[in-house]
Amino acid sequence: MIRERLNEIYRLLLDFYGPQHWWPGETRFEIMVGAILTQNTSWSNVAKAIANLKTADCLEPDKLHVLDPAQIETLIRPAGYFRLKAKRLRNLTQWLADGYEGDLARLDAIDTQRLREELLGVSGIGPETADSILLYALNRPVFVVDTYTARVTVRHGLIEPELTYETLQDLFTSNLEPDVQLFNEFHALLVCVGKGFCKPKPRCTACPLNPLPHTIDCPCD
DNA sequence: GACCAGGCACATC
DNA sequence: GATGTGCATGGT
Repeated sequence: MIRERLNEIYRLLLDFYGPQHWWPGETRFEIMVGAILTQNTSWSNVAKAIANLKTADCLEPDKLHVLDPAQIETLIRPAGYFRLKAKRLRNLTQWLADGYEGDLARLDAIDTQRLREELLGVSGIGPETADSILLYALNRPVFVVDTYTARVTVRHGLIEPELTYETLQDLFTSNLEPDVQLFNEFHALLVCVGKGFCKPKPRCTACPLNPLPHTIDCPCD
């Protein structure tokens, strides 16, 4: 039942929006940096910060790691929480330097579960950021849960509102094939509908998910 | 001017 | 363990 519903949601979203080609980013490190910068922040602001980092030619682990913290703060300022995120980026590059000599290719040899635990051990990297890095930067079959995932699945009655990250993640991973491309596209599409139609104060009249039953607090009813 | 945006850590009870 | 709060810019 859940399985069919998830597939239906995926199909409706894919038909409506088309492939999303996520994650926006040219390199694995750029994706990692973006995953931290986009925490509770709109992507348009993140894009400005990333453009600044590119212009300054420091969008590589070693280059960013030796940069003065104040310089990082200035470059990423448009992304908001810039002092906090400068520290978090520093923690990320410290982890890469300590464990992998700043060489991202070395991460390929590490088991996904161990990588996830290591990422969660970096201060400033929580479940969503870790999973975004695993899926989008490192191509591991890990489903990413975020506010949009929660909003859409709760509205469509797939899960109770009182949910934890793990239970929501399990809803997807236990009902879908562990396929990197599927997880990539599905999450991107959920974000897409999340910021298009399924907003906190949404305009749902043309929402691609309207054919499906809505349950909780949904203006489509 | 209020609200929202692809979270997380930490303090307090 | 649950709940509250600080972090900050930029678009709508």
